[in-house]
Amino acid sequence: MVVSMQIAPPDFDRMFGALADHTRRDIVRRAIDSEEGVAELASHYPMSFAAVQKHIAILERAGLVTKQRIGRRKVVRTNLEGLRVARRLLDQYEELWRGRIDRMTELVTEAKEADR
Amino acid sequence: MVVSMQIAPPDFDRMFGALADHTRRDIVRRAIDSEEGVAELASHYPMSFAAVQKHIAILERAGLVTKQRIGRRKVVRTNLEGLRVARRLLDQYEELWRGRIDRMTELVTEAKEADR
DNA sequence: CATTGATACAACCATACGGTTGTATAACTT
DNA sequence: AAGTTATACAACCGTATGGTTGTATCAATG
Repeated sequence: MVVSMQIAPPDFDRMFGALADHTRRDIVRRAIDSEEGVAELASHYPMSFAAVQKHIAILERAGLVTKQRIGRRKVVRTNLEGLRVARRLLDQYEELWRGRIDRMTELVTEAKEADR
Repeated sequence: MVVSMQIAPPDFDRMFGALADHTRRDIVRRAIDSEEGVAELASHYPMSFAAVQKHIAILERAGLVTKQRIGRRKVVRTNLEGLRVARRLLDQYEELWRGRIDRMTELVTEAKEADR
């Protein structure tokens, strides 16, 4: 029996890699407000069932969707938390940028003050 | 001479693909508050100059960094707007999620017999 | 203008990726 | 228990990717 459950650290290579494909992004978008199984999802795309299944597996490994068995289907749902993890990294970069501006401003201010 | 300048529509495949590599993400992070040339950037990574140069070219094509010639160097700078474009897509997904919740609430509130 | 320094680019190699078809497993239906 | 439906997985194929080395361009300097 499982005693401790480790939360995997975010794998950004997998996350962004999973998002770097139009079909997979569309699956993420659809799975936000649908409760479709793998075959139903597959019906939307001009490729084989197996291909879509692989895309879903990639999204699942990236933590962007989850699958839940319901009867003989497996319903695919977008994992909001996964999306947030990816977004937060981009937020952090923008935050770093803001910090850079602040530091530049600070330098200018210090220079001005030192100049009096 | 160029008369009209088209802004390229965001290529999310390229954007997320570019972000799906640890070295490239690190270059983006560094280039936020450094003014390093290609060779200087390359010195931080355990790979050849040419390899880093290719990474930077990929980031540039994805719109995530820009290069500016300064003397004999080319200074690499992170393109904030590129980061924002990527982030906005993730924001949109989260927005869709919010809409889903709203719609669910609406259904419950209006006590409709909808089945989908 | 020849040399040095910084960047670019081409050719090549191994592995990963996106697609295919075919076969196997799991769960309902009769 | 047999048949049907939904999903999973393996093997294969062509192309893209991430790395290498080598050569070419371009700008500053003696």
